[in-house]
Amino acid sequence: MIRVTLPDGSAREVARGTTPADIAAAIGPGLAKAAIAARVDGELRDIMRPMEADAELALVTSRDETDALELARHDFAHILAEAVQALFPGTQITFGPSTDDGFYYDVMAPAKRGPFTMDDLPAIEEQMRAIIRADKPLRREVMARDALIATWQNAGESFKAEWAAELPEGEELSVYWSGNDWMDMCRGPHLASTGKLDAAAFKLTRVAGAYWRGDQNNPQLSRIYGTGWLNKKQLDAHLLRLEEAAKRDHRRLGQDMDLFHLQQEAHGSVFWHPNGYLIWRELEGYMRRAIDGAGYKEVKTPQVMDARQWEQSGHWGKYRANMFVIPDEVPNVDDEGPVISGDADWMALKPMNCPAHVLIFRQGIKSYRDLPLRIYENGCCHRNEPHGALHGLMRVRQFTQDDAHIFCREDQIVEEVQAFCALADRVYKEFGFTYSIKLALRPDQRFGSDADWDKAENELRDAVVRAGLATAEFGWEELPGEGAFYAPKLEWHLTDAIGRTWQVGTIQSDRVLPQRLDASYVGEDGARHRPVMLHRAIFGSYERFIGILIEHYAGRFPVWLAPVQAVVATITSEADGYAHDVTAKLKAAGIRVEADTRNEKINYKVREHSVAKVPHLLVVGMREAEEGKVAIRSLGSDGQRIMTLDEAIAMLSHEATPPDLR
RNA sequence: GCUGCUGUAGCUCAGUGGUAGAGCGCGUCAUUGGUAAUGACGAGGUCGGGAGUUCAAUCCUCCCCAGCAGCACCA
Repeated sequence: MIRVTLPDGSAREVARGTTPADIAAAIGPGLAKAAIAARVDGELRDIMRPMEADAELALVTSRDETDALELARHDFAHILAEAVQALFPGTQITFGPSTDDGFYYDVMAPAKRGPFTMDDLPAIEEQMRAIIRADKPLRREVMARDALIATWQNAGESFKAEWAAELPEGEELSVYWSGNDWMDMCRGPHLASTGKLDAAAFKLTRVAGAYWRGDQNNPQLSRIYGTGWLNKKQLDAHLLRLEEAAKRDHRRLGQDMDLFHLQQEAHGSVFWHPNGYLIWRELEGYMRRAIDGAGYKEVKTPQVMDARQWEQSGHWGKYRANMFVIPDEVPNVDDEGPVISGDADWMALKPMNCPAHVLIFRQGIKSYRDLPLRIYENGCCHRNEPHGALHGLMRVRQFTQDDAHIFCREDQIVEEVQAFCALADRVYKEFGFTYSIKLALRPDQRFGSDADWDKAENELRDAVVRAGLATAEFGWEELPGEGAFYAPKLEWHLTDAIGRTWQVGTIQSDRVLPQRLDASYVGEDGARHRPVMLHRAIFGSYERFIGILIEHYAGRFPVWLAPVQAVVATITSEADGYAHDVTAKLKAAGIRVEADTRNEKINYKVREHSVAKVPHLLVVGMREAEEGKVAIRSLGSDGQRIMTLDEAIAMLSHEATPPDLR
């Protein structure tokens, strides 16, 4: 007999080999029906898996949504693989986990067939539904490793065989049978049968290439993605959320609102239109005030530097493939012969600002009294990114960072990092973001000694602990292997208005570059010392941050950032004169305002400026003209407010004031 | 860079082996209207680029470029 303790503290003596399903049935028929899995000593298990020892048991039902979704998605993934193999014999399976909103499975299509495409998805979905309707039992079986490898080899499943062969020798591995005709190697757990899934609660969404084991050098598989839920209602709600997110897409809004465009002649670089650049200018002004107030000095450094400079910094060796290089010579102007000789010295567009800032630091002799020296630049950088990586404003080839480097003594690091935490906190809150902070630790390939890495990681950790931000509430987490090659990184991950996260801000504590570029200062003792260099950014890049803001606000910018803050719209042409007076007065008060005196009905104007997301529409007809008033209709509300022109100016001026100046 | 898909008017898209169409937008005219689309008329495209097949290519084939979805990458 074994002793099973239930969550309410009660205990039962049952025979060894009893399943959680048996216990659920013993408790009551309702629970027996509702239970889909079990937590045995905290571990999620199959409901049909016999219990072998004393344990704490909690039965899992669909009301335990996190567990239930995880189980359902994992099962959907298996059923997807089974369906693909049923429809396309010769397909090899590899593996398929659950994801945040569903599942995927990586498969290798039969050689003669070629990769799967979207056109294959409807048939696969139908086959999956058939498997669910068949209510096939999902049965766990333990196999010896060698027997399993042989099974995979006999079945022509070379990927599975490779995987199994790398698991520890002699280990017993679990497989799951779907009915008696399909099997996959899996740690589990699974639902008791395929019929426990809702056949209407999933949808295959796309198919794409993915490398076997995530390695570019390996064969590329077909990854079939699906979204999976507990019922159709949840699925529909999810699909609706996707639609809503698509409506916020910064690429679509950027076009609709005439903010910027991209075109193939300069792919990966942004053409900012007047409306978009107004947002940029506001952000630039905001950031300048912030860094001026925090004791930074702004600089501007060269766009092109000699390749030798990049060799010395280490970037030439490691990142040359992503740098734009330029021959330092006059192009051939003869009609014959190549434009470039090929034996000129190389220069490169700067991919980052750090070395240039070190060169500024190195001018003259620095004393410990000069530290911390905080050098800021709106630094325009170019990186030749892999073409498949480019994405709207989010990943571009030319971008401008709000980049600064703080040169300081070792004993100033924690204080500087803490001050940066405070600055970043203020900025993100003023834009309405919440955030979490993560610490990215040393990567496998890195410069610098382990002792320096220990120090650097501890300093960053310390600073966040002292700032009181290293708590679960702030999403504190350490990410092994994610740091840069020269320094660990603190990363700020913003959460936007619809719950998505974006990594933007960072601060990195670097002892490598000051050494490679020979930066030093004279200490109190009269000797030369190496400063530590803190690399830091809050927006990350203006391009990407504006892209995030567009999606965060869904294009409805707060007034201070809105390209057009107000439109004065006339009802009849008789009010044109008054409308121009109002517009002039608002302009004089610093409001970005336009007059709309076109020969259109007011309905048309209201609709057009609402669609354009103008925060305030000032409607004027003869009534307003005679009384010296305006009727204000604000974006997002249906009603109008009648007020005097002076009141309107006061209100708009207040709203148009950046948050740091209020 | 890899896999798949896509590229037709300013935008969103339809369409065909015999050199093209809609809606919105744009222009002109009429209309002067009170809070999410007034009506009529009109202009606008060598169908991403190049080569090939064909009597004939926007449509078929090949190459290139860009975009999209993922993967890989992201100092």
